[in-house]
Amino acid sequence: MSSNGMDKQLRAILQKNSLQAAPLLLGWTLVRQTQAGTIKLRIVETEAYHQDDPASHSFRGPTIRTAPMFQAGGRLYIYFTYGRHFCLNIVTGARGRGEAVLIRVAEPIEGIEIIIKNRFGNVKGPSFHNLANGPGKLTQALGIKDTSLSGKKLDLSSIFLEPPQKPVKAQEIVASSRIGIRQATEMPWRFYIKNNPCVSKHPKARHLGL
DNA sequence: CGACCGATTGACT
DNA sequence: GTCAATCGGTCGG
Repeated sequence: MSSNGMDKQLRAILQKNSLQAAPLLLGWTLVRQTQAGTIKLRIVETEAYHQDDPASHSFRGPTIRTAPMFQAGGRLYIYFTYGRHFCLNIVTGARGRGEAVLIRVAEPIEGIEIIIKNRFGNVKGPSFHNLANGPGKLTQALGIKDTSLSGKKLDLSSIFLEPPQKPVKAQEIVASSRIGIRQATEMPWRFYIKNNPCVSKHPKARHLGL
């Protein structure tokens, strides 16, 4: 950690545009401290959104809701959708750009009992890979029940990221079209870790890099 | 102010 | 595979 609380390597990633940052955030671990204990989730699937992207909330310029996307990289952007679900993004790029990376899927690393309680009220016994294998499930797993953290900086007091234990190799990363959108559906701006059991949907995909 | 709809999920045919 | 749930954001009148 540097003096301002942000890992140097992470800051370099968050300064990049969302298309570059989205694959680089694979393998990083989301950490949230709750009253019940610490939750850690390793990111295995992301999607990039940006202002020149008709599928992006930032496409038509800033609004009250999307203002965090236009801040400098390193903040959270959380929105409510379909009358039910919250989705978590990491804002990237320079101030004014309107870029963010949607965190779609993560695998539980720590605090599994808390995650299960957040997801299922401590009743059911779901399989491991179902705990955070979708953006709405992921926020539920983290205990996010509102948008009050939207616009906040990645920070120990809310949510922060820990570096990968092992770097994710370029040949392990797959790019595909994004999920659940109706614009720019052909763009390969979704990224996930190949063969990860939490990643369930597999539209036509290709490996990143060479 | 009314109408439309969504970066989803889970239940069901 | 299809589809309802459910409500705030956004935009048009």
